[in-house]
Amino acid sequence: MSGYKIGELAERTRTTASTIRYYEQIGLLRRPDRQEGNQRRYGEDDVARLTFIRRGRAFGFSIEQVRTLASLVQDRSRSCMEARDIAQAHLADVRAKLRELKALEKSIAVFVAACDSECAGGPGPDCVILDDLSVSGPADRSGCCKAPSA
Amino acid sequence: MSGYKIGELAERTRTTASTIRYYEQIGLLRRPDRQEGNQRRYGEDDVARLTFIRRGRAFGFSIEQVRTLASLVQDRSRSCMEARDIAQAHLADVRAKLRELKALEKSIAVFVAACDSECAGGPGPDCVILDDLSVSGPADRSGCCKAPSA
DNA sequence: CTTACAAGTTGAAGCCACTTGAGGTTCAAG
DNA sequence: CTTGAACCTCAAGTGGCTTCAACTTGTAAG
Repeated sequence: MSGYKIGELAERTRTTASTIRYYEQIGLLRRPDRQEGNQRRYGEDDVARLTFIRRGRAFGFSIEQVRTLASLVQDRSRSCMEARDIAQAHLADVRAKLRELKALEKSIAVFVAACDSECAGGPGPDCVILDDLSVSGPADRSGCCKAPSA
Repeated sequence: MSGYKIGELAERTRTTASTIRYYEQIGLLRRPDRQEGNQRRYGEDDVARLTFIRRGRAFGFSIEQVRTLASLVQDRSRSCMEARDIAQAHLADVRAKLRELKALEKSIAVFVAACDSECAGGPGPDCVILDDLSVSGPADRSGCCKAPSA
């Protein structure tokens, strides 16, 4: 009678029933009580734990990192500074990815802009932009979609 | 006698022999000629194609996107604008990820800073920061590592 | 020539974090 | 009572490789 069904828990934590069953399978969530008809029933503590887990995942922590963080929540005596260390290590990763992604965005934007400006006249048969991806040196975009001179 | 061995090709394109065999298996790279002893031998065109592929992957394009881009290189008659479209769609994805990642970085930085400033006195048994991850509302960090008042 | 060892070969399995599918049971509304 | 949504289990699929096991080939030193 009481408690949330798996779909309700999923809705409350913005995830899916499948994911919840998966977390149970890998031991990240406890096995809940079952109703008469064998359906899982969850309580408020499950909502809290799963919210914690999803929050951590949304923060980009791996399942194992989340597992550690969650265990720190249980064992309060040594939690805060350890959590800080995990988070800080993760922050370094995130910042590295951020730098990479910024460089990537710039490169692609340049690529698109080159296509727009230099190939705007129509699809030439000698577009050099794609060639740039095949060679190792810095790009030389002069001559993209060049007139059939050669 | 002539041509690169798989390890040499790997080195030149900054990848691994395993990855090269994998690309061959999924049909992204052609099956190369074999030497007497059954070892693969590659030429300059293979270096160029694999460089293209790795470049595209480093740009965050999926294998299938790279496959399409590579086929556009072959069929020059309609390449440039199609490549532009793929790149532009991808650019939108990258920018979305970039926004997400920026928000993420800020969140974690705030988390770490809160740990530093509010838990600096030592690991209190009632740290509230970890609780923040378990509830759905906005964080209230007053009382982190609070004195054993209650 | 032998010995050793690096680098190559194959096919299959493992990784992460889920998602999807098949095939069945249970629940709640009309 | 019937319908259809939501639940159940177990297995396999996803992407993009990496790793493993067990073997063969190539190469340099002694």
